[in-house]
Amino acid sequence: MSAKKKEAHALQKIVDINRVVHEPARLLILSYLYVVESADFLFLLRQTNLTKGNLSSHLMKLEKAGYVNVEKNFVQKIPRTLLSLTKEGRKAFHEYSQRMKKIFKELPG
Amino acid sequence: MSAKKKEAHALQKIVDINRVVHEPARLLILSYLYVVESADFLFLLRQTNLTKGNLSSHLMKLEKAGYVNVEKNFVQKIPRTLLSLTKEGRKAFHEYSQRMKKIFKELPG
DNA sequence: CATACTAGTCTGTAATGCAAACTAGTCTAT
DNA sequence: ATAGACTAGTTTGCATTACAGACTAGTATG
Repeated sequence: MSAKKKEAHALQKIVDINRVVHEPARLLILSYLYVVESADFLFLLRQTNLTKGNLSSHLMKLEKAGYVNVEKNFVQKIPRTLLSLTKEGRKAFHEYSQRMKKIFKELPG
Repeated sequence: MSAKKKEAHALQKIVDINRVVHEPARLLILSYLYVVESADFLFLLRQTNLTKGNLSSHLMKLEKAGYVNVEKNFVQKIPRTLLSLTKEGRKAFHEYSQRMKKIFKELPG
């Protein structure tokens, strides 16, 4: 039961992938935030090539999940939204990344 | 054209992830099919812990994408559905896997 | 003044994932 | 013989999602 059981175990992890992180658009957003620590809406908009509406809704979802901190302020009368990962967001992304690495290491192909 | 433009960051690859493969349930199904080469509906049902309806619809989607071959026959009066990866399915899974490995190698965390 | 730009949010919609209900037939026990 | 349980799936209905375009609100410029 050695090799087969181990394989089955790795694959089973696929089923409880964190879908908040798993969605490509959000994975991209989180990746940027993970690197830069803090970014504004327009930076993410340009980097991700998402539409505003789409980016906005993904950020809202990430905020609701407690992964992203949304901080609104003004820079010389111009509104600015500053995004950053929360501790939970950082943890979730890290765990997702670790899990996926493990899955793909044991996956065929 | 400058060579600078060509430095396609790994993160950019996230945006065109193959969503047919990316969906966890289907990733799981494809993983099993990739290993065993051929499996029946009930085998997949048990291995994946999906509900019948859910498994059925995912298989239909995979079939429609040309990734999975669905072959129905009878084994002593009992209907059986045999699933196997097509060449395209095998290729798609392999490419997805390679791409994800690359992404996660360059990802922080 | 108006036109363009910055910075987003809101709304409508088509697609998706999911499970329960349903279909169709077989096997078993009474 | 027929009720009940099981096999093997498909269909249906629903709630959620992702997405883009329309819209709001304010600023800078000619």
